[in-house]
Amino acid sequence: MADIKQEPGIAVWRQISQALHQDISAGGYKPGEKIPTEAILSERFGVNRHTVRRAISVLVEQGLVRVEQGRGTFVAEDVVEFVVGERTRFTELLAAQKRTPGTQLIRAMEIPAGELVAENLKLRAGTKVILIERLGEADGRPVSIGSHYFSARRVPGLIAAFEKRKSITKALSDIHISDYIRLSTRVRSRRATAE
Amino acid sequence: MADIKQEPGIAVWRQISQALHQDISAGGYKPGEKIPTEAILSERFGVNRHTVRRAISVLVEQGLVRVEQGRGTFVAEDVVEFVVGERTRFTELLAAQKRTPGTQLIRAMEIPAGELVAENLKLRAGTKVILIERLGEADGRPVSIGSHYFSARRVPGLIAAFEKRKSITKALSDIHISDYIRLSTRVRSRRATAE
DNA sequence: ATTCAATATTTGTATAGACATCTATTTGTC
DNA sequence: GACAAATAGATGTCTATACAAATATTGAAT
Repeated sequence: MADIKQEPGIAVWRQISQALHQDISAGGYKPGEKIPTEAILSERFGVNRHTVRRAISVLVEQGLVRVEQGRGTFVAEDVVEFVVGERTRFTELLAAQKRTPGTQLIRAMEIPAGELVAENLKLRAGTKVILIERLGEADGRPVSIGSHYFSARRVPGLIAAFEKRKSITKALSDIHISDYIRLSTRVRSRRATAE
Repeated sequence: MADIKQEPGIAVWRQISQALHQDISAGGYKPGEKIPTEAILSERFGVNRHTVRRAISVLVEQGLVRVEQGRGTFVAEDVVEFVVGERTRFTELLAAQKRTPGTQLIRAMEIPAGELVAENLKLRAGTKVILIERLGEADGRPVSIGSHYFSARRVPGLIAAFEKRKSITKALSDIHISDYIRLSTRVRSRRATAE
């Protein structure tokens, strides 16, 4: 484990965050595994517990770890196994049949996850999720209304972006959401380019 | 300004964050304008400065405000442009990496339209609609769960396939992936013309 | 052995203080 | 007035302490 120094221009909590990030990426802590407690880490790095918390909060934002009060902090699972019903053999990707549709945002809000939603998204019930209701139309006539639940943790800032854009452009697309996913996982590189 | 209470289950910093969010959204602070300093806010809310900082950090994450060391905290004025710019960039990145998100069908059923659904689809309540629940994933991780209501009458191919057998196989046009790309380009060009 | 209550562990919140870093303003000197 | 230094104002970091809240563990009673 790399030593943490006070001197350089990089804040200590950033260094710790990077160190933990590296440990996780290097496989030191495996997906689903519990990483040391805040107390242990703070002692190991020779810093205050809050400094460790600050560092961990970054990893949470990046979706690298998941914190559960009273239990500990765990490395996020990269591989997710669905539990789909037994008779869902019809599950298959659907062929695209192009129309001339558009989508209209009805509303977007952040709410705690219900039981069904949480189960399907592999989240704990009560976790913040983003609900987006859209109206799909083809040839100017509404044909579908859809409710999408997104894990708030995995698409941070999504709802704010939607609210801001609602007044300007009513059309929006889900491809942007996947962009947000990439954005959250590529925070490091984005920071590099920004600087 | 709403009073901040300690008692309820909502943390104080959340309440402050919401209060500030509301103030900004309501136009109390205009885009680009400087909001009160941490010292003033902490005194005004009767809390410690760190609690205010915690609240503000949320707004920063949401992209609602921008903090500049030594100067102050300002309401974001370039939210739309920034978000769109970031996203278009990542759209290209996404296309380059061919990391198209996939969707999986959870279940599909035909039900009478509820009131809200009927209103949005401009149908009479009770009209048969088709409910499709899908799970969207990116990089193998589930990120969204969506419920789509299709007007049975307006998507004849769908209802035909659905009634032919109980399970949905194909014939459902998953308009999303392909059309979303088109939408994203529309947004992009729109932005270009706007400027 | 099971169950339930008490205890310990672990993360969450809030406070307080000290100093650093960056920016803006004022002051002093020329 | 122009310029530089000193000062003040504002955010950033780190430490320290004390509880609160959620979870896990222990241990005794049945």
